Amino acid sequence: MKFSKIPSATITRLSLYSRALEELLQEHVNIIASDKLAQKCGVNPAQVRKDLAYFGEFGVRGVGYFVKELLFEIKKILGLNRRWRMALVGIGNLGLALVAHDNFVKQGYEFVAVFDVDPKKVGRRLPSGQTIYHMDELPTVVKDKKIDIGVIATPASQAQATARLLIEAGIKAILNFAPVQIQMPEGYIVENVDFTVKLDNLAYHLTMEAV
Amino acid sequence: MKFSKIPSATITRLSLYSRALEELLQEHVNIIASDKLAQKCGVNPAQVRKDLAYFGEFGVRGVGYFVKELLFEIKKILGLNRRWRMALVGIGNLGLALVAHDNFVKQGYEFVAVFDVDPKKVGRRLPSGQTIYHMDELPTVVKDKKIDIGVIATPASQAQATARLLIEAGIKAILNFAPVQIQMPEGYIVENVDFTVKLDNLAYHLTMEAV
DNA sequence: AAACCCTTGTGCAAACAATCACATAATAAA
DNA sequence: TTTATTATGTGATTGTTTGCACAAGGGTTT
Repeated sequence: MKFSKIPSATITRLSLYSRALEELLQEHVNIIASDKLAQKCGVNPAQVRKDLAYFGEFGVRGVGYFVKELLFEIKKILGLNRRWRMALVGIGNLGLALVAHDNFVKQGYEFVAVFDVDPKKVGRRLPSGQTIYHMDELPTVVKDKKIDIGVIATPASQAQATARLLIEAGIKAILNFAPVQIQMPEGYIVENVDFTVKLDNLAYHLTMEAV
Repeated sequence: MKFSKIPSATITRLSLYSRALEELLQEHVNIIASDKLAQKCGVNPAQVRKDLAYFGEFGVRGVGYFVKELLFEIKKILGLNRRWRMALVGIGNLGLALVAHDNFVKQGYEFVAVFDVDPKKVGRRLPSGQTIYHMDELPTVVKDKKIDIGVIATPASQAQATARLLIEAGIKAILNFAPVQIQMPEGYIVENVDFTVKLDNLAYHLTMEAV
């Protein structure tokens, strides 16, 4: 792409803007100012404008941004103008909750394959439609089904091995729910969803507060 | 506590260090150098030392850090040397997965009350032992059970109202799983666990990569 | 007790990120 | 057509975070 040095925090905020705009669209709001959008997302108005300025001039001076148009542009930037095919590894409580989560589909993400090692689970059909494959089938299934993103919901102890499998099968991006830091080779990305780290943050602040 | 400005990223990393040290302790490793610890957590060695230096001198020059001792100190800093009482609001797929998640308990976090609005769910007993209360009971139950942390797993549309309820009941810290930005009054904290934002990050990077 | 490791703790510089403040441009009113 | 009004886009500024490089100091060996 053109100028590659976009702050990663900007990307995260674009995602928030996109969500806020989606909401505004529902409410039939046509035009929004950086002010209002910023407030909705809990950031500074100048930040909104600067974030957007990295990618172009989407607003009209003296007016604001056209909700529909801006949403379209942001989605294009983030790559949300297409569907993303995901594989889930690990059908525990969390895994089940994830495949059942309808928010993903709404956003263009769908689980097209799910894997586990438990023989009691393999072969079963989930309410959401997917049949559970054994991990051994991962390499071929991932290739056949053209998976874009791997989602790890295994126990921590198996997360790194799972990541390696996914990568060897050609997957470039991983969403990791296991509470470990996964080592990735150059050029591959992992994003961690880490409940306990967030809780620890809360615990820390509560502890400070009290002193 | 000393009011020196601790970067919030430092707190997040302390949480990672704590987890890594816990693992090392299991493996009966007694001493660890900032080098190794950094590698395990995917950060710079100087960063580890600097993070720790905010809170004291825990290492021995020429040697490293005593795993057990450092873990103890970090846990004390984060406030993990006690139990934290949590309330969960919203018993959907995700909520169920969260109460069943044994990692929380291991870390000292426990769900001592769960709430929902669905009359079909209220009164039922969960496998993990909690009885589901109706939301109307939230104010009194939260006070009676001395809840420290509120966890929101409701649909996005109800998240803000839920947060307000929790705050009015005296809760200072919220972990939010709903995909909205929750507005909090001064002095209260919210941490967001946001799957789709993370996925959007992956989608963005995959999209860039391809160009 | 001196010389030699080794790894911590930290001053400083560089990179990165957020915010301010205003010139700029579009629209509407006079 | 001119003026007033409004909100964007952005250069300048301030603030924060990271990483380097090395002095400081504990441990070990001779």
